[in-house]
Amino acid sequence: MNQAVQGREGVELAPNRYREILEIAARMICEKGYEGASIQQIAQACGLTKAGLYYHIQSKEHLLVEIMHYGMDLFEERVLSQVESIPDPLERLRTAMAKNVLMVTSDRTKEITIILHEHATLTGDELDRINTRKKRYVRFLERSFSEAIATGQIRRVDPKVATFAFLGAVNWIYKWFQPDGHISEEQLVRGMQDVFFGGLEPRSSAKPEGS
Amino acid sequence: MNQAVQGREGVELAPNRYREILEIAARMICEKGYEGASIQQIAQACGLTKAGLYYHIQSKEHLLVEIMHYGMDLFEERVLSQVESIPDPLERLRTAMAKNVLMVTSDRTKEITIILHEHATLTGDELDRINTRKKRYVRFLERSFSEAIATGQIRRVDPKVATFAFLGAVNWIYKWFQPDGHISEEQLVRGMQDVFFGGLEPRSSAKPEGS
DNA sequence: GGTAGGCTACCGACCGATCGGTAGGCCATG
DNA sequence: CATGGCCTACCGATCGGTCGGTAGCCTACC
Repeated sequence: MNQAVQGREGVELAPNRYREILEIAARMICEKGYEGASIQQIAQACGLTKAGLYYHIQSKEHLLVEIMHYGMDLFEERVLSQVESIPDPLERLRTAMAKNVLMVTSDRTKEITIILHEHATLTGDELDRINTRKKRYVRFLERSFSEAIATGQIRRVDPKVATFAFLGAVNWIYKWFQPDGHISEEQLVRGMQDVFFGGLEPRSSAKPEGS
Repeated sequence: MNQAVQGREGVELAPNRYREILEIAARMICEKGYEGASIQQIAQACGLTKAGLYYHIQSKEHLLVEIMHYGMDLFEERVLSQVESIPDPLERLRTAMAKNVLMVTSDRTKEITIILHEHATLTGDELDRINTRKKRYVRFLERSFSEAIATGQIRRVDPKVATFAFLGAVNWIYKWFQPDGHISEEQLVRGMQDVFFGGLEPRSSAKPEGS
């Protein structure tokens, strides 16, 4: 059960196999939900029997845990760490939104969809651990909103509510977005930034928004 | 199997029993998810055996269908029909947001949470039917945004993106809101309206920042 | 260089429990 | 005595998980 991945850094094949299993399992769980996807089906999709799959994983629950942490790894690598150091708070928020949107729309990251959808599936310590990682991002957004208010770049709004409005607008995308639909990824990124940060009230100072 | 509810409008007792079952089943499915809540557990929560429950329902899937349609009934009654006739498009949207938020936060409406969470559980015709009802609301919002743009009350934004940002900000609430948490329902309603419709950019018309 | 030992990656068979669903009977009320 | 509302008892299928066993490969030792 995943001892190979604990090995030295020279080893490459075994961890790849494990990651491949995580990827396939993520696809299944993403399609059918955690409870809806059976170990049987996941094993079959991996080209294994149930017993063969259990050589690699501890339990179904732990499989979900690993998928979620892998998803959080990806998110922190591609979003959080990319924007944390941006000095300007508003630009930081706008960039975070762009990268966050792409994380949800890009169909390569099923793990993100699982994290978003299965928010109440885990329990106890494992749930706490995932939530702790999520909260890091939430607090990052809250701090950035507070900063942007302090610099006068945005209006005085409740940073907590603004954060959850931001997260809702962006994360909800997984529920309705279709990669081959009427709205493209780029269009969505620009549109979301425009609606959220551009505001809805008409500008008194005429500023041509059209492009 | 639910013949009673098909009866004439005069009958009252049987439909009440049926609605009670829907309510209890909704609570269970809301807590454990559709796949996670078994017919056994739902029956027990109703004070029935499994066979006893099956006297009232057709199947587990049809039970979910009925819960969702009941939820849509509630939503259309308490939100859509309440705001549709508001002449001013911006006020219409603000009121829709307020009522929509309360629909999600009010813990009485587990059916709404189920509709939001189990967006991909149903398949085929039943999914289509639910989605058709959902789309009525989506199109209502789109039209209202378009109208508000036409009247010049809000900036020229993409009505589709604005609609999904609205829906995301509001519907995402079910994932994080705690009725006894730091944020009250009223605070959330005002905060969301403020962030979404008040905009984030500072007003050029000098408005004192401190308060 | 043959072979013994050990290790990785896997399988078939099986476990008890539970799944959604049903057949047929029982009992109270009208 | 008929029906509504519910029960006991059961169905086949599947659930998550484990068992002993083994094919193939690598390494060590004689």
